[in-house]
Amino acid sequence: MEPRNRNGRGRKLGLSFYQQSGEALARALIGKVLVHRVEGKQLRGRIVETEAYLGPADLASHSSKGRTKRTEVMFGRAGYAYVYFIYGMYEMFNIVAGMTGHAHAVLVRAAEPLDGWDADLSGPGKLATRFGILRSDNGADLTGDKLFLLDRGDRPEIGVSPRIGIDYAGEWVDTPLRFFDLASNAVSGPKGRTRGAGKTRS
DNA sequence: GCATCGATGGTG
DNA sequence: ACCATCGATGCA
Repeated sequence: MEPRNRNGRGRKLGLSFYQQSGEALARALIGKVLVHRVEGKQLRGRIVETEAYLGPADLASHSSKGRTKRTEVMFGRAGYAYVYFIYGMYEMFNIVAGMTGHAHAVLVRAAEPLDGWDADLSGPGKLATRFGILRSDNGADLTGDKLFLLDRGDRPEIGVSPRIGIDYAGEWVDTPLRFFDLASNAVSGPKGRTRGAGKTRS
């Protein structure tokens, strides 16, 4: 018989999945499927790149600036979305991880579109925009049925590197908290294969 | 292919 | 003033 929540396309992940450290969750997210139901449609993508942010001690984390209106959701229970606006243009989609109060979170940086969806999801700004994830989704509950994750049983081979774009983070700049699917060509940045349409010829 | 730069507005 | 980014531009 089918497990409950079996969708034919994977099993929906529940609260306990999110209640692991940011580092463990960031690694576990590679290969999972992000689903966003909006306006009668369903957008789905397979996550291939993430970064962990480990709370106030982590100088790269927004939570290191303290508990503010912006960072409040990170200090709450795991499994909520932390969505923030940056560079005057982009939304960033994160998932709150770990124990309540620890303010761990995982930035979802890249995914492969599914179901024939033709979209470039290689980069956190592009991913959030194309998934239709907005600041108004800050605090959304991923154990709900609008924005959530599926486990298909994928076991991708995972690469690790320092995080991108955090040169201000002191001793944390080189900490290897970025995770990615070694076999995916949708990974952004270093180690990723942003391979174009194959124009290697002259 | 790689380095540099400007857009654009919330945040502390 | 800075920023968990991106696309355009210039040059090789």
